[in-house]
Amino acid sequence: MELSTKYNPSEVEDKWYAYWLKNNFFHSEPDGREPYTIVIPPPNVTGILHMGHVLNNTLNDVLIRKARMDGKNACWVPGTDHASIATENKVVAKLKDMGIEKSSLSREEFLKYAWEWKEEHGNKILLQLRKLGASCDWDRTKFTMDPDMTEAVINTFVYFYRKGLIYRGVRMVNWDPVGLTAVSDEEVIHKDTQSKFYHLRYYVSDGNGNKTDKYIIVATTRPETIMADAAVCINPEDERYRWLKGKKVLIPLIHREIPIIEDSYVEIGFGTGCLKVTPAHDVHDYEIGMRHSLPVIDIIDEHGRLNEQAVILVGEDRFVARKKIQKMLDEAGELEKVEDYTSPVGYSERTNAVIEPRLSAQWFLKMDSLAAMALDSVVKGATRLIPDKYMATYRHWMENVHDWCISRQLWWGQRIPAWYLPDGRFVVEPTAEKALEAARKLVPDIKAEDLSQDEDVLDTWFSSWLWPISVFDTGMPGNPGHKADKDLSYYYPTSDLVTGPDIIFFWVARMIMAGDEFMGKEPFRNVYFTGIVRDKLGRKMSKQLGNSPDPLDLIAKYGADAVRIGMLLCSSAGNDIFFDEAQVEQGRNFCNKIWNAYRLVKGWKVDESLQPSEINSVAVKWFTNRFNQVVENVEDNYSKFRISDALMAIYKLFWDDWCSWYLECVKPAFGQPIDKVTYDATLGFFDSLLRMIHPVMPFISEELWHDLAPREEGETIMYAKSPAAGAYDSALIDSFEIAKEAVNNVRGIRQQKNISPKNGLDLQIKGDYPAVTLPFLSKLANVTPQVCESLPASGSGATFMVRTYEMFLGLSGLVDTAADLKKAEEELEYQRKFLASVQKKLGNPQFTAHAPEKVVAMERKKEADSLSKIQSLENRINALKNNA
RNA sequence: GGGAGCAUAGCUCAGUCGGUUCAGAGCGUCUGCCUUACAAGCAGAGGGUCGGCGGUUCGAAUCCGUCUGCUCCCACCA
Repeated sequence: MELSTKYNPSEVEDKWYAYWLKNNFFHSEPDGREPYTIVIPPPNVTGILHMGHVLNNTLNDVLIRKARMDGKNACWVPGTDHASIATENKVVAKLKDMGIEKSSLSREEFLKYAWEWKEEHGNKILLQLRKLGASCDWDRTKFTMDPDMTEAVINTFVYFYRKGLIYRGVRMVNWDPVGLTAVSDEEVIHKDTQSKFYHLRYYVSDGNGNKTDKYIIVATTRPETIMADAAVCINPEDERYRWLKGKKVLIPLIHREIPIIEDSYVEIGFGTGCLKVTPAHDVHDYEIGMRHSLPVIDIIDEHGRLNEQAVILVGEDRFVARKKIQKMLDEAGELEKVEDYTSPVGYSERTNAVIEPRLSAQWFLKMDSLAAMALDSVVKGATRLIPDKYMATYRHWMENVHDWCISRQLWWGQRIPAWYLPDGRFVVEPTAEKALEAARKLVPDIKAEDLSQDEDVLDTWFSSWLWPISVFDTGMPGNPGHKADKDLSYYYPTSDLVTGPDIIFFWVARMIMAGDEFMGKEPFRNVYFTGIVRDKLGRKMSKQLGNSPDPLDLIAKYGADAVRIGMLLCSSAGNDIFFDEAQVEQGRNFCNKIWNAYRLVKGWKVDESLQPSEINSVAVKWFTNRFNQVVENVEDNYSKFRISDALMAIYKLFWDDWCSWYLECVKPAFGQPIDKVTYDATLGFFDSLLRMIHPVMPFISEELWHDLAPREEGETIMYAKSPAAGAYDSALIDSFEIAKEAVNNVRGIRQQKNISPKNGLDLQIKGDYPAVTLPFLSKLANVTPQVCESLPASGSGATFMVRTYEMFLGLSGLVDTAADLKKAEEELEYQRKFLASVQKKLGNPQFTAHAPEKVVAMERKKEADSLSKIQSLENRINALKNNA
């Protein structure tokens, strides 16, 4: 191996990824082992890799690699989502660039273009994931519009329809009068817009449709919709309008009579307290209308113009009509006043047209029973949400669920399997052939061409909610096509899901519903919610801001392992991620540290005749214990999905314990060999460390693992075992922590007094200091340590304390007595204050009476230690004063 | 407007059951070092009124109330 002082990831990464693929290491088949399954949150097929994907897939890959090394049959199923809205938008935009309008194409022509686009771009993001080291089972790659996946979706629709949970209903949609399509809520941008608040007079009717002299004032921003009014609504508690109850009023200008209704939706304090109810043109009004059985009068056509129903201003654009009607109202004496008003108005993301709420027929799935099951799944703990703070959100969603509108006015997606007869009736069947059969039962002589399939496609989530099932078997139980596939029974339920909390309802909850419904089992045991990746200023990463680095550039610059580390370092569970390239640098530096530690060890010459020195034996003993302790900690963190904590434990173990302490201990003097026993132990440790590192840094660990010892072709660290937690002696480890502190103190004194590390010094330690660490002190601090009954009260040197041990570093001729005296006096003052606080506590009878014995005993020990320290400080100070 | 969450060092975060010399970690900062693995490094140091106020308790970063500031989700008010 080349031993450059810098680790070069680009040379290494492609080599090992190709090796893994060639040996089919990522592929899983059912066998006797325990399965560990993850399904990828399928990225949009049009997507390109962004930092959110990097976060999500790094976590997925860490979990899957860890499980694989734990001996489980790990299977990570990759794939992409057809994302109807996003993809259709992209295809429409591309066609526009080519000079083709979507409206000029037939459905079939458009879909041909869309599939071409998918074939061209659809795999890009999955190829990018490979650069990150993702160990997906690529043989199992799925796409939500694969023919068999589509079949599953269609069958699911038919299944719920037959169960009576899918129905067709009328609903208010966001209508884009320029694009001539409904758009989803996500595609509506609300902007505060300067408009007017029109106060109109609605005269009370005499009962025969004639004006009386009484009127009420209704405030509205949309006077052009008064012709669609179905009622005027007041709050039942509103004293001001008590007299109005049961009366009827006349719509201005057209003088149609409408009832006064009462509904608590109306706020007494807002506007005039009178709300005109226009069910066809406002979402809330529609709901009020439903509650009060009001007629729906639709006066606006698909282009946003008034239609015949409007009676007046027919054919005028809604905004032109607004201006004209203002004048007409004024002339009729029915306009009280006009105020300036700012209110949020929805605009179409695509055409910037003002969205018109419009009623249209949509398909719905009843959610009550499904949501109840899915809530229960989480409440009873069958699926665990991590962190559990998302429990509240989840519960809120499940308890306030609305029926799911599953139809979309798009072409790219699974077309709704409903066929309409000429008479308006319809049949729901999985195929056109079956639809014809079914239709013939209604109309015996009907022909195929008499049937027309519903134009809408299904919401993309209606396919993704099946994902954990359909990737293994596209025929769900209870559905046609179910094969009782061995893959499904082996891999389902999956183990963990890693995803963002923004889709907890859209995706996670619905997958639980589908799992409960079709499998009788939740689709995963744990759901780990990542945060949203933001830049270091806390802004969401977005193309518009240009604040999102291209992950592939980062990988090229720092290496995939470094990018993974950079991502994981700042990703505590459930918190948003503040991404900063500096963290990737830290990851790269860690790679380099590992690389150089390896260079050091591989450069040692071994002398088989050498016996291990005392320091080497001690170091091996200590590191064995320390390693086991950290393994336990890392395992604990993994089990709690505290991945960044697990990484930090590994990082510190390698950098501090291993490099700064262990290797420095056993490192032979320049040109000297090392004994074989210690060398073999060191290589063994390195092997364990690499295996510990592998899930987070797959490439460098594989590279070094192969060089560390002879490996056969086809061997891989991927299938080596995770280091097993072994027994360890906490007291031994702790005594080395004390020794480290002592070493730090000596080094600090050397720096303060400008004494070279090469200058050997005497160190005297008072009390029952653990002798096992003396060689360690000796080598790392370059001192000759000596444990004694009492420290010299005089003599040149520096005293310091490590926990309860007092130490004296001999510094003949190198001491500044005045400075030492000052330091000792400061320390004495601190100790006296500390003692006083402890004694105050102990002097409080309430404390000694109420606090547990253990706590009181601890305080008494603090008191005794402190008294002892004060005594020797006083001795020291006296001695210094006498000398001076 | 409804719901949820957060506030600890310059930054990002741990802090389990209220009690161990508990106020921590990583990064950054400062100081000294190119010491034969690593300057992408080594050694050392400094840094916090645990958002404010009040309460419970022998004891509060931790529990309760309240205020302030921020974030997210839902609805976006005629």
